[in-house]
Amino acid sequence: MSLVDGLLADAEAGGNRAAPTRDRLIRAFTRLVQQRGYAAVGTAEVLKVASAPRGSLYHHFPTGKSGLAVAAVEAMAEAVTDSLHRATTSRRTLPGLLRGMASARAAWLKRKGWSEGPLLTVLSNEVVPHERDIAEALKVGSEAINCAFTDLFMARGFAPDHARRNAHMARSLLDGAMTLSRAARSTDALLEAGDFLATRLADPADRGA
Amino acid sequence: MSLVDGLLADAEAGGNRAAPTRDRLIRAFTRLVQQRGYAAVGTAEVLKVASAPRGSLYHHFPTGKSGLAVAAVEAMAEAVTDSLHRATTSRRTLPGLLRGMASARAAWLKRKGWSEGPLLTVLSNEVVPHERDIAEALKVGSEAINCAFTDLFMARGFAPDHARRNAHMARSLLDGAMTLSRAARSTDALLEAGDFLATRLADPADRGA
DNA sequence: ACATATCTGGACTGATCGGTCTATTTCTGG
DNA sequence: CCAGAAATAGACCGATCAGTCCAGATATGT
Repeated sequence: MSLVDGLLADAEAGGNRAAPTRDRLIRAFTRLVQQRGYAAVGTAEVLKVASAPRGSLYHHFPTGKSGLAVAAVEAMAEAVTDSLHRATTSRRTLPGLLRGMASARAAWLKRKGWSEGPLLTVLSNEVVPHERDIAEALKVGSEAINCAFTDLFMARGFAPDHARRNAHMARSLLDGAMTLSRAARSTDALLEAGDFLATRLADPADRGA
Repeated sequence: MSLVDGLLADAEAGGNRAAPTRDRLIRAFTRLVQQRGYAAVGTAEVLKVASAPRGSLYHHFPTGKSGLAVAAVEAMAEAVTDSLHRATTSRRTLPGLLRGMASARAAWLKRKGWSEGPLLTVLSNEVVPHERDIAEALKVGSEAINCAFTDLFMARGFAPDHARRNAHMARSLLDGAMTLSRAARSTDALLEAGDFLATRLADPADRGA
């Protein structure tokens, strides 16, 4: 189960020599930023982890670090929406899916020793006004994920308005619970959130418009 | 209304010359970190905003930047718990309080042009494993806020277990909604969260153990 | 085989980083 | 009024930052 963040960030960035340089750079950057944040990650370290020379970075991403960030955000947003679409077309029930998302995130955090957060969340909390490109990529990516989440609720019988609202609540709750889980270094917040989502937000008796 | 983050971060760090240097440093640091994140804020800029010389920083905070971060987290946690205690002893209803928190945060974000996030959230998303002091301060501060939030629910008639769970959900939801609001540069997520909290989480008919 | 475009490799640069150090000024108790 | 502590002031340091530049290697089309 890899709902969200796992996909890209989990591939061993350094080891996957077969992947093209551009992808290795995105993977390495994603993982490092998830661990330490945008500003704290130096290009030298990304290069080292990705086993790429400096020239390659500025060849594939002429705008440098910020261009790499934009590409990473786009790749992550696509991975997340793909995963949500797969969930939508699956046979699993909504409560089961939501609980699964929460526990998958909890397992992921624990496995990483609480040292990584979700890329979009991490970047959203340190994006500066003058980094327009990254801010815009975050906005677009975040909206795409919101839509995919809303589709999931609608496919499970929720009326459009209600689906959108509940999807936003689910996103906010999962996201906030991850931050709190990281701070507390405990999966409690996430597991409670999963429980809440499954029993209170996805309640089949409450789908009305 | 200054529930959370506002208190310290709102005082004009540069202008408040009467405040002692140590406080000016904490205020300037808090505001800058909320805007750009820990790693992106240089000591030189903090010094400039606080109108303090370099020597003063290392006099008041011998461990430097990280010591300043610890002090800022502690100050913020105290401001937040104080505010929650005041809410607890007020006469306002729980739904009213929760909706007020959400809309106060929304107004704050909007006023800042979506350029600042909550200190603890920002730091939680970029704290590194080897910055133990900051991670520990975040853990302690976050737990204190959780307790204050739980007290609020208990004082409004919720059974302890239920109060704790709902308090955690409220925290997660508010926190996540702030991050999403920042990414989307829209108060929608927060206002919807306020609505949800008031009508679904604080429902007086649902206080049971 | 050759010419052209794509990509890799890495030395180099000016700016800025957090932190150290010492001199001076300001506060405070006797 | 003075001695010692507390706080301020800023020059200075090695390390590291993102980004530039170009030479060389590799792939591609003909």
